[in-house]
Amino acid sequence: MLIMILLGKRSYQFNELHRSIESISQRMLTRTLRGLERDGLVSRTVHPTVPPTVEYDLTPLGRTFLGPLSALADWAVVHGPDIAAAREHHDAR
Amino acid sequence: MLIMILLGKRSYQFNELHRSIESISQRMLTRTLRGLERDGLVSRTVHPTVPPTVEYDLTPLGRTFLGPLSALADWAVVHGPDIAAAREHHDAR
DNA sequence: CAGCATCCTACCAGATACTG
DNA sequence: CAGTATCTGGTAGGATGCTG
Repeated sequence: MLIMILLGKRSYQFNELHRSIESISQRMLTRTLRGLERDGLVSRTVHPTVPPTVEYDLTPLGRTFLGPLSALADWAVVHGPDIAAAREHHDAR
Repeated sequence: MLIMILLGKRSYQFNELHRSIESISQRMLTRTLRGLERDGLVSRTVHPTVPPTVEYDLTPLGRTFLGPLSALADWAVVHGPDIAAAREHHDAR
């Protein structure tokens, strides 16, 4: 989700993404990007420069997913605290 | 998601849910329901009858999640085939 | 810069059997 | 009916080191 949301704003390079999402390991970032690419949601463009740069973008299909995604993200922003509260209340008993 | 969508329509009992979602094991159904309950999205009401019946419902908070959820489900219905196609196209090469 | 290869472990979830 | 208990194989993902 974070990757998709970032790419929804602009293109990113690999390490740029990695820096923007510190909590993800390199391995998982690669795997996730490959999965998204495989599913046709993200495009991966290699620029044959030295050193090489790789540009990640949302595909048109990927962009259609931004709607449902922000519906989810907005919900999380509003109701996330409620869930945290429910959990604590549950733990307490 | 399937559980939430079903409970969005009406109350269910445990085995009723299990029958409605054949692909889930009893263990996972229990675990998932406990998680949803813990997060305050689903309520679990035990009716002290013999044999006991347990009623599952969405909480008010759970109901607020139906919007984002159907946004996702609708997207999947429309674009699911696109993803399948992207995968095959990817596998082919 | 943008990864891949390898090793290792903790957790996940299925199968199966049992219970108030 | 509505679960719990136990065992177990499989895998997800972190850590680390290497490469064109």
